[in-house]
Amino acid sequence: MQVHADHDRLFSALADATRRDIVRRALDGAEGVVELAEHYPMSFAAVQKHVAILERAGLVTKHRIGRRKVVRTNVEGLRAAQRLLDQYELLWRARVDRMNAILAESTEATP
Amino acid sequence: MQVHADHDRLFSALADATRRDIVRRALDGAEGVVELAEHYPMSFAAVQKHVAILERAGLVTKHRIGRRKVVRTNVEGLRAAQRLLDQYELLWRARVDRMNAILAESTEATP
DNA sequence: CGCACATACAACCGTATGGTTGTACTTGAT
DNA sequence: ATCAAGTACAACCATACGGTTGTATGTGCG
Repeated sequence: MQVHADHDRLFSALADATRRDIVRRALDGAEGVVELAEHYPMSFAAVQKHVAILERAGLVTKHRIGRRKVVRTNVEGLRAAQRLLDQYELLWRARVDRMNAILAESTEATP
Repeated sequence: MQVHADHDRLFSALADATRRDIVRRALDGAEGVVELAEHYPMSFAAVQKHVAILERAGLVTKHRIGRRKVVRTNVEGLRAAQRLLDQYELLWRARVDRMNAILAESTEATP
């Protein structure tokens, strides 16, 4: 149940172009919230909220540097999303394999 | 701009536990909307809406079989999400490589 | 044909979301 | 000690979202 909520937060955090761009920019881990905000046509507070959402989703972390707080992407968060998608792919492949096995059986039974 | 909207739809479709479960179930591509709906504690119409959202996101397709419409997961849709996440990973690795190169340079300059 | 089943869609409701402005708390520089 | 930069947070507003019920549409069967 809790796992689902984590995944909800993860994907809904990624479901916004501004937030995805913040994730991309924060891969360098060099900008504070003010600097980030300057890239987007919205208020500083709005960007701050986006960062907070990404933080709660485990996609970025904040680190104090001087009087700024630098935003840095947490690659492990991205990997969590990748793993979930990989699981679907694995289930799908397993099903394809099962079907192939069945098909192989039936064709070898009818020469 | 349009690409962003596609990605928005893709990830926000995945940002709901019920919808993720529908994606999982529809990997088998065997159930119609009514059968799907029976698995969840909500009305048929609600499930129908979820399926519509997944369909618009390109994550499932519907196929008429008899008087039912079978819901089937579109694995290519899942892959689109994977590719996007992979791109972030690639950017991140590129940055790590750049940093390693810089570090190697500076250490070989100070024997 | 006529009925029942599977699906589709519209109207509505409460709550979450993305945005705004305004105020308050730290921290570094002067 | 003071002031400004950087950040945090609360209150508010419009719209989107997840859910409901109710009504239509289309398809198979007797």
